[in-house]
Amino acid sequence: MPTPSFRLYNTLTGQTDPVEPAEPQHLRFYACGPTVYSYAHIGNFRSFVTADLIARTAEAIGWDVTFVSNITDVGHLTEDDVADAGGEDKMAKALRKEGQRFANVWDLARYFSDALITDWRALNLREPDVRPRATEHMQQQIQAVAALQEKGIAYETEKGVYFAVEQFPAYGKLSGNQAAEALAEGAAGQGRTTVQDPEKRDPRDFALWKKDAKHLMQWHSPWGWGFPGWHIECSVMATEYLGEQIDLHAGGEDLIFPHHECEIAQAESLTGKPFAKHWVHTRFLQVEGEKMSKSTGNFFTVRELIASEDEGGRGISPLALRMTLLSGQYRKPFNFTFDKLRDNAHHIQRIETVIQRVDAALQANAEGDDFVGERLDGLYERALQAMLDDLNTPEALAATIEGVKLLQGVGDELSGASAQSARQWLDKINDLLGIIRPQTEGEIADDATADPLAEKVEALLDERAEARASGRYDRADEIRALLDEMGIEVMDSSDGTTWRRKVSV
RNA sequence: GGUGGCGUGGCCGAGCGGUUAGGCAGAGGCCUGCAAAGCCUCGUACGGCGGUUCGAAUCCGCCCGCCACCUCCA
Repeated sequence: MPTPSFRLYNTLTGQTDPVEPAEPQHLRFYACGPTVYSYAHIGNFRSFVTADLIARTAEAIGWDVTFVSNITDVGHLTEDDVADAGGEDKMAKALRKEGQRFANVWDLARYFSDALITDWRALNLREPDVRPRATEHMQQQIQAVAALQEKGIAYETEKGVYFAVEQFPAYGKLSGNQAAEALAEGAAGQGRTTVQDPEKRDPRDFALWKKDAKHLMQWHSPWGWGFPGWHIECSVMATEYLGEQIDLHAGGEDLIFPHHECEIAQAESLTGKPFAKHWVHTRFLQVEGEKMSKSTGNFFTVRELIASEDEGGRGISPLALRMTLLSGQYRKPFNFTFDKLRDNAHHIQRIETVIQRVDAALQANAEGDDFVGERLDGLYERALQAMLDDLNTPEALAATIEGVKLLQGVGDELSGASAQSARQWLDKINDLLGIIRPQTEGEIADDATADPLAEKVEALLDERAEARASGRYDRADEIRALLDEMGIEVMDSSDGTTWRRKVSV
């Protein structure tokens, strides 16, 4: 079969380009991870989902994938994107906020990076092949800064080491931010109060190393005690695990400038070669029509959405959350709403029903032709083509829902052969989109039987069945109302009554 | 001010020059003791004004509106 073309919008070229790995059929890419000073929120995860989908789509067309996604566990400064890196340390700030909960910033970083990984798995995100931590690559960062200094591209001042943007004429090629004046004005126009380093040669110059012997996380360097600039870690870790030239680099749209612009400047100055060929950026999401930001507090962590209600969460199925995130294409503005979450929770519930039917049909293995395979193949192909076209998740989801409805419509009439096809289709769709089965075992499939309420519910249903059989419908409806209050949905059919938990969004 | 993105039916959301996207909500019907679930049927929209074309949601121009980045943040 001809090699399918995987097209993604490339911020660098401003157009949708085919992804062309340096080594054919082997995609090597890097996705910027979060700074672990709090629980990751749904906005973080929108961009991690994009990276996950890139990996899944590449794998779906038979490519090998080497995927690296970092954890930033160095306490960078709240305003360190400004060249001078003023402001307050993010981790130190978090530590103060968390009070006695953590003994120090290291513990805090460890706790939240563990939490990140837990949430990552809950959302069915593919594990990166390497998940490097900034603190574990300090030598390499120091060496990179020293190398830049040797080349005359970086210079030292009282306060730190800076990258001389003047030495890198291509600076601005990713973001379009070319003019030094504009940059300086932009900052000033926003009423910046950051203390500028008077020794800085150019307002565009950014910090590679900050001298600070009082910083909570500090390392020894040729420039004394201090800590690295924010941008250098990604250049260094990407290069370390993927080579000097990588196929693709992804992140949130806010990273275009300055983070990725600076990464390019550093990496390309060091190697003299183009750093990443393809740059992919995920648009920020909004919540109920408003910008999600920490300052206004209208943001949701994955954790609080998926934790059970007993644990103070909202009990939302991780798959429903994932599907909601997929319901908008990564490059378009996305308005996260609870309406959407509810819709998608229903879809997930329907998928679960279909899975149960298919499993039952596989067991029964009834005679008969495969009368769904061909149509399902077509629907998978449609979903795959959609994903290959700049991760068109809404279209892929539409094809998936059509397939689910097809299987649902066939109902209990599935032949063994049809069930086989259905199972294969579900597995393939799951590999591609990750919305069919949870990665962690047994969370959904056994839900009904493992439910702590099961015994009580069954008892009530038995009583209701008796009431119905003897025509005491008042009592039957009373029981149904009771179950409804317990969050249980009752479904009568010709071959018995089934139940499930209601979607609780 | 600079840079980039977006405006589709009640809502969400595909569409890349000419055949019904799909979903949610809603309406009617089937099923049901009644519900729920499920199934069937029903929607002709494309910010505005010009232009190109036999034909435009789809291409071009202008205008209007929304959003993001250029502070923290994916």
